[in-house]
Amino acid sequence: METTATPLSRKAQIDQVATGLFRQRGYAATSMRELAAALGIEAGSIYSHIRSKEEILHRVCFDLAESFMAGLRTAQTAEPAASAATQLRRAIENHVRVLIADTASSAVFLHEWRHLSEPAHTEFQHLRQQYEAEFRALIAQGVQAGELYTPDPAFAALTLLASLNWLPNWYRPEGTLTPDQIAQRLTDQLLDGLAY
Amino acid sequence: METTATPLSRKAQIDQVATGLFRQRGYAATSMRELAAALGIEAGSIYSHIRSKEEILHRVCFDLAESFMAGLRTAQTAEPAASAATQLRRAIENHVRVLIADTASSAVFLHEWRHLSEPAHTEFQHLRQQYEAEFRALIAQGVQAGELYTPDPAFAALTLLASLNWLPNWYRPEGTLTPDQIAQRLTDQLLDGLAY
DNA sequence: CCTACCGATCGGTAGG
DNA sequence: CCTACCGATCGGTAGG
Repeated sequence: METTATPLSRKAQIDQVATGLFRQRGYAATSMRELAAALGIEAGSIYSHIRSKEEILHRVCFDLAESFMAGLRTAQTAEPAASAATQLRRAIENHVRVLIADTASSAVFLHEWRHLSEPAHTEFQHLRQQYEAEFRALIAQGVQAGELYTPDPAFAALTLLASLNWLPNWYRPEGTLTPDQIAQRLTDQLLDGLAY
Repeated sequence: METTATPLSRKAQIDQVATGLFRQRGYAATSMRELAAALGIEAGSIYSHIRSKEEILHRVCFDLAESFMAGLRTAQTAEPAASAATQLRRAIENHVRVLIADTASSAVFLHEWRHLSEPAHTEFQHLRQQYEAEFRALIAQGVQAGELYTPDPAFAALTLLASLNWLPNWYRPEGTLTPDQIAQRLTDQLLDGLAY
């Protein structure tokens, strides 16, 4: 997200406020009248800027999917000679960075996508599966190279991503840890474990 | 008022079907008319057995909270002389066992509790915090005893529970792993890490 | 961006 | 357990 000199467009403002409500109360339980009230306008006025409630959800989900995908590609191509374990670390760092950059959008991305109607619902699931497959592949490569150990890379990838994706639930920007330090701790714990 | 012979079975059936719908579509997006259709009756008829939609959610959430709590107490008292690391393993095994016993209820417990109204909403959060605190304490004890290592037991507990709680999203009863084998793998991965 | 309103659907109830 | 219905609220639109 780059910072622009101009203020948020009305549409972007609607997206932002809606994302906060979707996160807090859930997509289905958030009414357009609540959203309008939070924006200080009447419900009907929203539709000058957007076509439907689901359009907002669609934009949030797919914009964030693109951020995750783009970051992962960068992580994989920035150091093509790096070991699989290192590339996995980079992928984790990227994932954490995207989550932290906008925890509200991340929470909606993670939990509210199922309210997308077809064909977006299926398309989103495909993107998600692709992303998981990349993590799985990195872990499998690490195992083959003797850098990682797990009896089941698919299982390991799911567990790893679940740990990372819990971050929007506890992260507070006031905390003392930087995003990179958080990524470091998560990586250390997941790769090295808790056992002494 | 009435003392029928088997009111509980119909009520339990409503709970079960509702839980499946709440899991699949979300609490807010599930209508009582959908639930009625899934039960093969009319919407109004449901209210002979329950008082409100939220009553179902309340029962699912608090029944499962009790299962988790009871299992944790067992895990802690069954082997009082065991090391903290062993007690943590037992607690993980119990958690996995409760999740697997009813993945639909677990998913609702994990994701739909926020739709509880007060005071249940606050009460539920307290129970959840208690449960997390027990895991945190077990990890902290393990660290003090030199059995575990982590720079932040609270952080470690959150990450660990997040990994475990992803299970309802991927677990399939047709799989070849038994609940105890799944618990074993999760414990191994989380305690020993992925690194060789 | 507002007023005024649409048809559809919501959770829930009365009476049988 | 059904029929018939309640008031409230939903997402969205027309016209200005």
